[in-house]
Amino acid sequence: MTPSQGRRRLPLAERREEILKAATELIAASGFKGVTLEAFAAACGMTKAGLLHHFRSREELLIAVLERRDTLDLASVVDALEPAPDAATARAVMSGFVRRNLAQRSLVQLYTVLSAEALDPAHPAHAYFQARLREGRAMLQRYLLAWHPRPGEAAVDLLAFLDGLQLNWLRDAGIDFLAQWEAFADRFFAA
Amino acid sequence: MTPSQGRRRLPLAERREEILKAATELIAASGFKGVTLEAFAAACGMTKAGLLHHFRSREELLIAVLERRDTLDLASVVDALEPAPDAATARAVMSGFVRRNLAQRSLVQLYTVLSAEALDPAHPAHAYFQARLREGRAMLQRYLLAWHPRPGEAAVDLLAFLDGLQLNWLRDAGIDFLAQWEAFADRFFAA
DNA sequence: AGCGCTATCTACCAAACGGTAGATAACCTA
DNA sequence: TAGGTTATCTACCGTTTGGTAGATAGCGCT
Repeated sequence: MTPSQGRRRLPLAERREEILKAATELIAASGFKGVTLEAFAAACGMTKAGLLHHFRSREELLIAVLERRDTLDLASVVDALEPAPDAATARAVMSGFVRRNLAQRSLVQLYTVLSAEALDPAHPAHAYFQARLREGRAMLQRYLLAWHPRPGEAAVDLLAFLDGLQLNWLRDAGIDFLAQWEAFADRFFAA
Repeated sequence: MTPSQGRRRLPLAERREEILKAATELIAASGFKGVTLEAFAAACGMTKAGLLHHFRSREELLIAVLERRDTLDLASVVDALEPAPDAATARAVMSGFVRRNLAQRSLVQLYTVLSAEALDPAHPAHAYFQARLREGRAMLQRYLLAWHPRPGEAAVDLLAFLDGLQLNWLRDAGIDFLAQWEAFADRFFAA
């Protein structure tokens, strides 16, 4: 166990945040199954045992990572949604969403990798993702209800395209995410 | 190691096929990282050592699974591509592709789960997927070149939508994959 | 300065992992 | 029916894994 010398002691909240940030990066790169407790710990310059003082198990760490991303990400959207939105504002909100994702590649990859991994019903985050994505679609559908002729199908369309574009962008960084999105949105929000 | 009694002996090719089929199902359900050698073996009623007689390592098994899917899947498309196709035949080929995927959920899930897992450069199938998907896009682009104003962007669009739709369909089987595809294709092939 | 709290470490464990070596038994052929 | 081939098994090894127990050291408070 490496950090024999130079013990770094941090206040609880600070260390927790550091761990979660590092864990997010690692999971994004290699999936949850692909990262060991020791790897999580080493990324913060500490040992397994040290990490387990903050999170009682590896699985509890995963859940904390997901909850953190939720609070970070969802909060910034919800407030813009309060007045029943028309097509133009709906598009603006979605574009903002896309732009923010573009700047946070590792978070996008975290969600992509993890949500694919969690297709397995035995995965610790399976239920989380099932609920999360269902809510997401319902919320989007409410957006579209006011003006789109087929809000149900349209919601699936839009989310499918975004998910797929994200996936392909992660595979090939040469793809111009923003341009592809805007072109799609031109068609989508013209209906 | 369970199967102490009732040893089942099969000819080489037959057993190989049985193993690959079972491994495909397992990887589709839990990803490659999520399945152990013993689990692969147990699914065919044999032991680790028995399986390793056919595939020298766990990683070699993964590669064999991917190659098998390629030969099974690609062969049926390539022959329809020979005469430079117009929009209508291109759409027909893609629709056939979608229909076949619909009937083979586990293969779709195999590719989805595995290609997300393989975003990690350290994954044994990383190079495979990178090459495979690049080729796929190039091939599609050749299809579109004859009639579409922006074949490059259109190819990304189409593949992103299909990937994303697959992903969402795997998450929620209630989605009508075929209907969503046809609606998208109506718009796409009208351009 | 000294005391207490607790964040962190060292050392360890049992289970699970991928893989190897050598024994055993099922099938084919003569 | 005997013998050889080889698909499969039993038994084992070294490593890695998630997690625990108890020692140690950094910080805040008086």
